[in-house]
Amino acid sequence: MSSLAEIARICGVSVGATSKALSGKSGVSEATRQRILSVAAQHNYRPNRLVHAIQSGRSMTVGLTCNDFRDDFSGRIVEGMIEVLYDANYDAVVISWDLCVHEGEKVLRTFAERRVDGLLMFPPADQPSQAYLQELKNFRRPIVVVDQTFVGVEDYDFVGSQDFEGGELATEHLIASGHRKIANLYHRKTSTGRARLEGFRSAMQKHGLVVHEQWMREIQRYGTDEAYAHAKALLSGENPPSAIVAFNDWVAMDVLAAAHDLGLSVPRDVSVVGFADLKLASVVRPRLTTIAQDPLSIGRRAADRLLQMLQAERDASPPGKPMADRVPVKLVVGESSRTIG
Amino acid sequence: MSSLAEIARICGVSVGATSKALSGKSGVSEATRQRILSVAAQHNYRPNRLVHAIQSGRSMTVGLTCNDFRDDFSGRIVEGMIEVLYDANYDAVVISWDLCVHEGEKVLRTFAERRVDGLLMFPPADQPSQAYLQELKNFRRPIVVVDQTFVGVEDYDFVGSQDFEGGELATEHLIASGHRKIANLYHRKTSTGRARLEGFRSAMQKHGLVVHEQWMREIQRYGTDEAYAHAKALLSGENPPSAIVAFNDWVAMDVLAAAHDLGLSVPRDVSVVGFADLKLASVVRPRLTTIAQDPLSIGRRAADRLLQMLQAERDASPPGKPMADRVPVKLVVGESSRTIG
DNA sequence: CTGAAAGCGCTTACAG
DNA sequence: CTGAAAGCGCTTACAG
Repeated sequence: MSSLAEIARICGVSVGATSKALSGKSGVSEATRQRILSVAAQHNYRPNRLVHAIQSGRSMTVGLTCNDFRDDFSGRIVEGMIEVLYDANYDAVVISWDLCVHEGEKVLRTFAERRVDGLLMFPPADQPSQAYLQELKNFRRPIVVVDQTFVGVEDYDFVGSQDFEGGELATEHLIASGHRKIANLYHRKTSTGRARLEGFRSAMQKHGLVVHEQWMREIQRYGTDEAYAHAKALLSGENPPSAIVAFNDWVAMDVLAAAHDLGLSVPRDVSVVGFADLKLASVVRPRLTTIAQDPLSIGRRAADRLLQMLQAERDASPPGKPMADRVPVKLVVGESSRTIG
Repeated sequence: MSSLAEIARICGVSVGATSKALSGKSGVSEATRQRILSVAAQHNYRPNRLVHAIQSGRSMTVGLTCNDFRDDFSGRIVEGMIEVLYDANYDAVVISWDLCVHEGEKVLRTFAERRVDGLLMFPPADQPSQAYLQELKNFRRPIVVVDQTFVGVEDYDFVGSQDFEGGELATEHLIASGHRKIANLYHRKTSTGRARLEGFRSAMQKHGLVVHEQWMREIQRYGTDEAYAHAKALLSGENPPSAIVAFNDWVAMDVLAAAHDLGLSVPRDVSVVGFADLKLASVVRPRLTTIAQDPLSIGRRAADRLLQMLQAERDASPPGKPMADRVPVKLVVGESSRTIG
């Protein structure tokens, strides 16, 4: 890769002049500028942005930690982020897969050493270690936590979904459809799961319905066949529920599978509501009734927020209080739920 | 962020000595080293790797262009890449979403300016522009193309799947199950789609079966409801096929949906084979019969290959010919296909 | 063992 | 208009 010095040498001028010419600054004659520009183009010159990063103290780079791209949900979030960052000339993002490498704090250290200007953080799958949280404290750059929170990051800005409201919405849809015997396959290990569960309880209480504990099934190990087993147990039990609120669309898929494998039909024998509105929700039959999240907006808002914080730093304005931004959700009625008697 | 100079000043030694102490080089007394180490730890010192990148001419960074993370397939590929890169101390990856920004060549320019050491490239969704291909030529750093190829990148190393063999495998499974009337929902806009189609034709010919053109349906606009419409037309036509080979699992899902919406049952009325073995393949009912790809291996091998090329560069060994590495696929028999009369 | 100096590739005041 | 010099944060020969 040719350097400024080479271009300067070829043109027979100083590096200073070459620098000015290429960056469009004044102080060079038009003739020299043209000569320099043409030589630079010929030699395919590309300025080294790492130098600029060192000089300005701004790497124009944002760290991004993801736990997993298991479906289109996280993908759409990242898409929204990149879009906004790109427009702000943060076109490059240093990404790292902390779940994959199981070395969260080492990853954070790497970010610090790469001098990323800020961090967009999908929480790790498990509760992070003390070392991780400590490293996070030491990071001292703007951080926006995305999608989920976890113990130890309450002091950071957050962008996610209205999980509580979504939990309510799902439940109220079923109640409004005449359901009383409503089960819940919930997940307490994530903040999203807890909020949705709260929403469920709130809606039940609001309508004077009793939450039957035998229909409340906790998914302890998400991603295993546990949800499927719970669903099967619920549906083949003595007193089966007429509807099931699922932690998310994948769990709802497990319910569909369990019903199918038991020879039951959805929504005739049981209604199901998911959460997320993944691509598969509208592709599967019956189409899922689900609480649609807006991952693109989540990603955009998270990136916007980070850029705001970076701007505030530059303006030396006092840091505002960390705020939680929860993007609205909405009910999408599919074919997996129905009105009953 | 505290600098080497600050640490040096605090310790009352030169920056040179401080540098040696922190990087574990010899030439400092043990006492001074300990003092420097402790001060650095206290002040949470992190070396600026951008400087190292400039000095060494190696940014220890790899560019990654993705078109989309629509499902777990690309996600798993990236997971495999990151894993291998991380182990080689390429722990950070500059990522860019060229589809999202619609400015492919600008993205490549950014990569050049950031001095990425190499490029892992998921091809863009559409055939790239001349400008893009030109910028790619100018890039002059190792490149590995992943998953798909496209016109203009034949000169690069490639890692993908045995798509041709997969197409054969899918078709032969159906033939072996007694099917003769086999339709194909194919996609010619991607290299993977073309190879799978070739595999289909090869298998049909090998078994002396005629390819009925009325059962050959091209998906022109992938991601729309076109595949669904094709499937519906095929299944409700005069002379419906007894089996359908789908371009991939998503298209197979569209076939399931079309069959369902027509009141048909899979596999009783029609058999379906997908391609990819996405997470959803085993979650949906009927479980998909599909050709399983190995995205984790694709990612790992692509990264391995890139690292090899970077190593070869350092060794100044002559560049080998670009090679295509196709990871084996295998048939996964689910419930969406059955043996007939 | 320790420090001063050159250099990586650039930009930006400051002289001529 | 043009060049020489300082500086960003570091490493690495080279002197003392």
